[in-house]
Amino acid sequence: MTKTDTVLKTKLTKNQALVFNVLTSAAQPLGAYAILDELRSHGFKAPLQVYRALDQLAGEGLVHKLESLNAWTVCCGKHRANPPVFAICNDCGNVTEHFDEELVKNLNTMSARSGFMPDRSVIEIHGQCDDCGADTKQ
Amino acid sequence: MTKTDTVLKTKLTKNQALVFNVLTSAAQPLGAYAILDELRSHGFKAPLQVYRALDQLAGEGLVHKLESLNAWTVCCGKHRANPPVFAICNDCGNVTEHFDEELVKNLNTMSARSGFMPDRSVIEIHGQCDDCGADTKQ
DNA sequence: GCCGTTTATGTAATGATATAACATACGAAC
DNA sequence: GTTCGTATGTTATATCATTACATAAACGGC
Repeated sequence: MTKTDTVLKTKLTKNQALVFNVLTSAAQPLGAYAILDELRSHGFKAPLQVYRALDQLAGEGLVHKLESLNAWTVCCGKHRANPPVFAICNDCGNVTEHFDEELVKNLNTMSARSGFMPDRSVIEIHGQCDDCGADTKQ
Repeated sequence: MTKTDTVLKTKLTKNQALVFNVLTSAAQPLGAYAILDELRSHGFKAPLQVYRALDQLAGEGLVHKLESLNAWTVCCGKHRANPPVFAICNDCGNVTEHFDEELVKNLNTMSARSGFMPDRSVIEIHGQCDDCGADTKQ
């Protein structure tokens, strides 16, 4: 039994598991309606079925919403309570998730300067990934 | 003649100026359709009139889109080429724009580690602003 | 000036994303 | 097995954004 199986069997409802599996199988982030289409064969008929599962999964930290793409992706599982940083390639659309402790410190320091108490951070960097950069250099 | 007037008269078209003025007068970020409603009295009838102006203004760096709110706000004008950081209060909805050189450095360092070339950064921190924090402490 | 090109604007239709409201089913606690 | 909370189903609608095409205004070359 894999770690994912354990998570699925012990914590997720049927719809949550279906949505989570679609996202896990996807090469890139998916929109809610793309997920819906994937799951029509499993009986999904309405966007709300997807949105409910996504909201719950996101609440548990298993998936993230990419706000600047209106799309959703599984969490890499490596950043614990720290805010994720996403690098989004303009060319190939690949998205990678990162985490940097220094960055978090900076955000906190900056917030403290104005008395702001951070709760949720959205950090999404658009640019060109290594692979696509190499392609254009040839 | 104020600096804003100069900008408006020398660079902006009629619709761009109307949209820019609405955003400048607003206490908080506005959605495109809220801007449209404000401008119906000036003859605006379709969302595209707003979106075209917003896209052009954003291209010139005069306004920013808040991706996690689907809303738009005027640029504070203080961050030059550096990516803006937005602090968004969950309670009062106020949004403040910041800039931190250390943060930008860290983002660049982090990007470089994976060979990623940053182009546009979306950094939006949700939390509680100083005023609202003070309110709940009383 | 006049003409052609570019840029800005107008308008209708549609696409894409997300939520409200209410009905039904299912499972655990007692 | 009844009650109650949670999950799910379903319809309708709200909200955000773009496509496609038509019209008009601005600007430069001649």
